Amino acid sequence: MAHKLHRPHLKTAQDARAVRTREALRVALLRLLELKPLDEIIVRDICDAANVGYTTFFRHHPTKESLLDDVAAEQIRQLVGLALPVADAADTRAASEALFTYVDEHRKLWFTLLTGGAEGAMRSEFLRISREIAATRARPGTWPPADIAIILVVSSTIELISWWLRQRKPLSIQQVAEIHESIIVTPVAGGEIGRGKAARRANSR
Amino acid sequence: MAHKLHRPHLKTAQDARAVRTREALRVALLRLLELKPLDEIIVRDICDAANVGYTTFFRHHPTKESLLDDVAAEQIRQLVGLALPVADAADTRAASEALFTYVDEHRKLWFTLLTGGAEGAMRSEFLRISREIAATRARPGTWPPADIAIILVVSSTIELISWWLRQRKPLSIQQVAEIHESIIVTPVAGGEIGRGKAARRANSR
Amino acid sequence: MAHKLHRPHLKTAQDARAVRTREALRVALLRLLELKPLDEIIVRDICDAANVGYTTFFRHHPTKESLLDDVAAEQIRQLVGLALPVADAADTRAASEALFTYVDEHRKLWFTLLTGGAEGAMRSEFLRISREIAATRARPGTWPPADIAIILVVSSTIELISWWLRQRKPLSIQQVAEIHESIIVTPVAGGEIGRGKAARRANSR
Amino acid sequence: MAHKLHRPHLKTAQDARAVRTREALRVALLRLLELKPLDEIIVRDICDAANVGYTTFFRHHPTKESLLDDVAAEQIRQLVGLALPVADAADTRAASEALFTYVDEHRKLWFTLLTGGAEGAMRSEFLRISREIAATRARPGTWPPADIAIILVVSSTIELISWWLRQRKPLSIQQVAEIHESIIVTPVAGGEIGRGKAARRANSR
DNA sequence: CTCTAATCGAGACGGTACGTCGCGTCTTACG
DNA sequence: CGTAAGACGCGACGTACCGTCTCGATTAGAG
Repeated sequence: MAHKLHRPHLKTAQDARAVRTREALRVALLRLLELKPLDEIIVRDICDAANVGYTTFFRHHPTKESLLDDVAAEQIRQLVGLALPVADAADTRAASEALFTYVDEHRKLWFTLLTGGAEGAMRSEFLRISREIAATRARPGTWPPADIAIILVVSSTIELISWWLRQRKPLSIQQVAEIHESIIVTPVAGGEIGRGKAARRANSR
Repeated sequence: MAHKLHRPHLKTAQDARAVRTREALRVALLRLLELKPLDEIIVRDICDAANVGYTTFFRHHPTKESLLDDVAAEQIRQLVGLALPVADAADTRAASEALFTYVDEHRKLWFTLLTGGAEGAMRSEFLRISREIAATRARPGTWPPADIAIILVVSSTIELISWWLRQRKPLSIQQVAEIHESIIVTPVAGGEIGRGKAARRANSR
Repeated sequence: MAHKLHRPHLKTAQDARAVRTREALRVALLRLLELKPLDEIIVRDICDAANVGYTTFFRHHPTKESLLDDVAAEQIRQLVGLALPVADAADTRAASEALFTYVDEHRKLWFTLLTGGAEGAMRSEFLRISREIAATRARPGTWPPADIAIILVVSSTIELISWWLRQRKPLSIQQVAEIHESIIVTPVAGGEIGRGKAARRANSR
Repeated sequence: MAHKLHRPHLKTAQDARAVRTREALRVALLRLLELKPLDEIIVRDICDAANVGYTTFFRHHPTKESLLDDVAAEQIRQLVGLALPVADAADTRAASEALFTYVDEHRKLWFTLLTGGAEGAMRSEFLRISREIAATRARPGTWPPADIAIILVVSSTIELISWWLRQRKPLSIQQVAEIHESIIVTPVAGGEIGRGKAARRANSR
């Protein structure tokens, strides 16, 4: 499983050549993802597009999926940084709007990442990072259980973003944020915060 | 792209041997899915497990994904048949419970399908079928838009089922049904029925 | 070490397709050996020349050297069948002439095999087969020891043939056979047969 | 083909460090040759064994074969210096003994060179040097022709030495020298000197 | 004893060939 | 005479070495 090829050391990360190579690979992958889904992109494509030797690819990433992670992880981390606080922010509506404003500002990138055949990878990376962050603020005994709450919020959020970006005439940021807040966030967060109004509403029926 | 092989597409064949073969393939795939994810299963594996000739596989299915569809489509159709009505049932709680009761009765099968590495394929098949069914009862102008409503309900439902089946000490049917009803169904259906302020605002534009 | 690819069964050897493929590979290798030494021939070359898929090559031979053996073994076996008896034939001169007559009749083939960069492989295959045959008629206690006798006769014979074939104006069969008989065979065989005239000649000095 | 690298070809460099490096490489190669044949030794192996940087290797030798030459050429030249005169020495027996005495004194070295997988390279280097030397003393019209005579003597001598060194219980120097003299040298030199009937016959044509 | 240039190590890189894997097609030998 | 066994072409993969090319760091050995 472990790669036989020389894996770059920490020192390597600073080598100007290696930095250049990695950047070229990232850019190339994003460029290709606009043309076809990830599983139709072959490593050779990426190398050609990046003007990088085939072997060199594997000196940096074991698989093309790994490169995708590299490309996306930082963006995801930023997005999740916005998405998670949403769950416990006082003004959830404002938080949702912040989230979609951010996505809107990187529309091209996120369209590529979420509709370029990389959706599956993005989803799990999203969840992984979300869980990491959530683990730091675990409050046991909440309802619904924290893990399913995260799963539902994250995966629904991804679906919503993905859907929004795919629309020919997309809703305004305010509209989609309202959907997000009222249908995804509040039901979970409301329930989580000691049976908030969402829960009461549910109960009163 | 078009298959050159003489391909009677025996999916429909009534021949006793063909029926036996197809059944063997279905069983074999399910057996293998318990061991490893779909994309680590190779056609040869399935044929060996089914004790069926390699070539024969392609007489029945163009790809292994196609076989998976064959295995799952009917089950999905049944499940969706339970999941969708939930949205417009009067007693949503009872509908949710029916859904999870059904899943519970086919726990093994659904565990395999949703955690056996086939999740991605299942998700899109689910959505496809859901949209098909939903299209027959389209009511334009609803809020949130029908398509995203379906996506959210279906994908969240899948996540919830998948999560539920993965638990070592799963919640009771009642508990998970409550989560489903209160966090997934009601927020969407509630908005749809109640025509809340968000919907009114959307219409007024 | 063992090949993971499906190795052809015994049955395979009879399959018309496999037979055709193997023949094509043999011919292709010989053709290429006329152009360049073995280690400048790449497997892809052979496959292209044989109009055979790259993978298919390995379905028949683990390496190109193995193919060379396959090509040469039969010829070698024939040649050795002539060369070895020479050692114990009564009329060694006639035996030598028979040997070079045979080579002359397959001049092109042997030129390729012995000067086409395959010399090393040929030499060891030669020795291997010679030893095999010689082992069946081992007479212990001979002088010089049988193993070095074989080595000397075989390797000298190869060198002589190789030299002969490389000449622009080669000696006649009779001339080269005389060299073979008088310089290579007689000294060994003469010594071997209880101090024959060669040994006596040597002693008398 | 031409090397782009700044290549001072340090073979001649006097710098103490360069001398040390070259010695380390020589020793390392010989050490490795005792373990595996030359073509299984990779440059990186040699560098590691010599505790020398990979790049540094190429500062001294264009290929590993070149290093082998460096290691062996002088030894070969000495050995050939002994082996060739044998052919025209008056007392051929004494000359043969001198040859094998020399080999015996450098048993380890020659064992490695002739059985360490470098045999092929050694053989051609041997022949090359032998021809060089022989060219200086060419006597046209001899029988058998001088070039094949050299080839046969040299290659047979190598085979004999190689065989001798490989024996668990090697013959005495006298015994192997006798084989050498009676079976390899005399038949060629005898013919050459004696102008036997074969030569006369050849001339008469 | 210092300085300056030769030598070195480390290793990223592009490249070529390798041998493997899995797919889906097509041929053939056998029942 | 149909069918399963499996040979085949294809194309991507990931590895192994090769030989080139920076970079600094060190170390002669000349002044």
